[in-house]
Amino acid sequence: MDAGLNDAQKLAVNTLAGPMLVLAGAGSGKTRVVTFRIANLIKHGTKPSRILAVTFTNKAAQEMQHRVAELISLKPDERPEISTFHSLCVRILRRQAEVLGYPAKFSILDASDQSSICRKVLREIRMADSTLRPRDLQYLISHWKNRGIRVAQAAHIATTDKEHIAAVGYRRYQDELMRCAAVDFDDLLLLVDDLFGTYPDIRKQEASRFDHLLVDEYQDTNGIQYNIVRALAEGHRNICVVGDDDQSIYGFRGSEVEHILSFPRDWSGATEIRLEANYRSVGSILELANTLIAYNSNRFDKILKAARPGGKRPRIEQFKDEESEAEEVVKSIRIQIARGERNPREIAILFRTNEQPRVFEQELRKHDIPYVILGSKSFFDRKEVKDIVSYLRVLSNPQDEPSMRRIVNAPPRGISNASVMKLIDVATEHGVSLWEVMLDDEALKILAVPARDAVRNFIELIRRGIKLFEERIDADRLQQFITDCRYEKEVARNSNDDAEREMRWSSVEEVVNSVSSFTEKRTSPKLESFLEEIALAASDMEEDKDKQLDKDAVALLTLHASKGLEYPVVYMVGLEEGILPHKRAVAVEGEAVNEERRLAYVGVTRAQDELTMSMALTRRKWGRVYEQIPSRFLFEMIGQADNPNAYNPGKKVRSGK
DNA sequence: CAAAGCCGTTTTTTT
DNA sequence: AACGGCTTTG
Repeated sequence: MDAGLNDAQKLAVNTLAGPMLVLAGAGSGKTRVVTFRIANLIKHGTKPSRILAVTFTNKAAQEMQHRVAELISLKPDERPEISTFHSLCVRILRRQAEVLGYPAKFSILDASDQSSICRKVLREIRMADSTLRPRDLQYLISHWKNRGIRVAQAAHIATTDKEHIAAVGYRRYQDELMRCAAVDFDDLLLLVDDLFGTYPDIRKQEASRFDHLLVDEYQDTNGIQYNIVRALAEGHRNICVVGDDDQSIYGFRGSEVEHILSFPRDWSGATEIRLEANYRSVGSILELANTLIAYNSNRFDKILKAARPGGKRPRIEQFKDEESEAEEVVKSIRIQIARGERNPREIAILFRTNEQPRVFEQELRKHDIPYVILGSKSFFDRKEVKDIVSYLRVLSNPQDEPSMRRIVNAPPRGISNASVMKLIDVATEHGVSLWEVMLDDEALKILAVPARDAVRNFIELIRRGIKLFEERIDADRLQQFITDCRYEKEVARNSNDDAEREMRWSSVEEVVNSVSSFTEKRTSPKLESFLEEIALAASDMEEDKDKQLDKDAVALLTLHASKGLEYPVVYMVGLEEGILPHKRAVAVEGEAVNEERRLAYVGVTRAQDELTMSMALTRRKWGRVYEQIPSRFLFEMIGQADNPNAYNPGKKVRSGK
């Protein structure tokens, strides 16, 4: 089972009982170790279904599923449970919905729904001269939730005026969610934490489903996830966490490196294993990475050793503006492809923010180089897609007000925004949903007669839809419903010409396609599970994304999205102060900049053979030109910056033992 | 009630 | 520069 593994890896794969911390450096074969370990557990008699492996992304979960299945043959009904924190929690919530007193059908809100609720909340509690913006409120609520701060505690914690108003807003926000029978992303975890805290039997019941727990990317756990992990594992103590403190890059959503750093204290007698051999990058690239990360102090002191010493020296390039940066990078890519040295799929362009890929995209398109933008949710950002999904969400849960508002008059059917607002006011006042007010003939009297009739017709439309999807969802039914809605009118209304109309209509067709691929996967395709999949795995729904990857294309992705991936040739672009490190991180200094450094580290360690880092001396933003200076990380990497840790590595650095 | 036009905001990263 | 919300106009 452990053929081809090094000693540290063998130990990680073969020590099967008790708590274990695997500190897996970048490119150390972590995924292999994890999958071998799962396979090994099964081989030694653990029933697959008694193993729970938790990952952070759906992609990672799928990959793990796949690779375990390659290692060991499994009966279809006897598979280890490998899922993300969020789908794990949704499953727990569905099982325990009764206890929670939650409606069986709740909507999972996305970020834009959240911001529209925040906007509404702020309008209602608008205080004189408050500078709190909807986005601030949304951010603060999420910030609190990620740190386990509930409504009641928020008021105590608040210190500034803004925070006090936000605490009031938080309460109203939760009321709104209740009224809409909805939860947001953070709630999924928070509710499970509540559930375990309030009902110890349920915690035991859920924990007893498994004998082994594995957590991947443990450095990214936030406080709530940490609680959940503990709650599930404290009985059997067979907990294996795998991670790299140097790759902790999700501080903004509450992840704390502390969790992985304190694992040996949290779980006494934990086996600690370090995987420091790097099989991914050549020595020259790894040297840069090691030099860079040594500037961080709060970390396990480990140094990656290259299994492939030597290698081409990484390049650092300066360009006059972001356009020539894109031109030159693409030119260099073009040459390598033209010479047959590289296939497009071997090349990746990494960037910090989502506005950066624009120029590169244009340039790649200009030269007919195939490319994929990974991790962008653009498909679900398209208006048509959002509309159709909103219709489906309303059919599943008519209380879902954000979705209802989106589609109630798309296409125009005589229910004006003013009318909707009137109804929402009534609904809010009585603490009921918009849908319930619509159903109330008495309440409808505040509307003019034509609007009243329009609402009644709309109700009939929704009722027909609910009936249609009651039993299952499939492409035919969706098509039928779209026709019933006369959605083609909406598409036509938003299009200036035939070409645009066809473009927009093809988005609608893509939703239908994704439904049909969903029905193929499931034995009983329920509308609710379809919506759940969309909410939790938005990016996976794009079947064509995998297809495009197969299609052999240059990958464009953010540094965050690049974690866990590797490419022979990597271009890291926009290495400028203000971008990487991002200016908002620089503004607060300290740990925020350290996190940016880890982000740069993640980028560098994605490269297998060749790495090019580039920057632009000027950059245009909102139509204005700004001077840029090279990122401090560039200076650090090439040894042109003072490194307090380099001279005295033992001082603040924790040794793992 | 619907369409057109104006104003103000936005951009850090994501499940 | 681009989008969404709000106001005005038809």
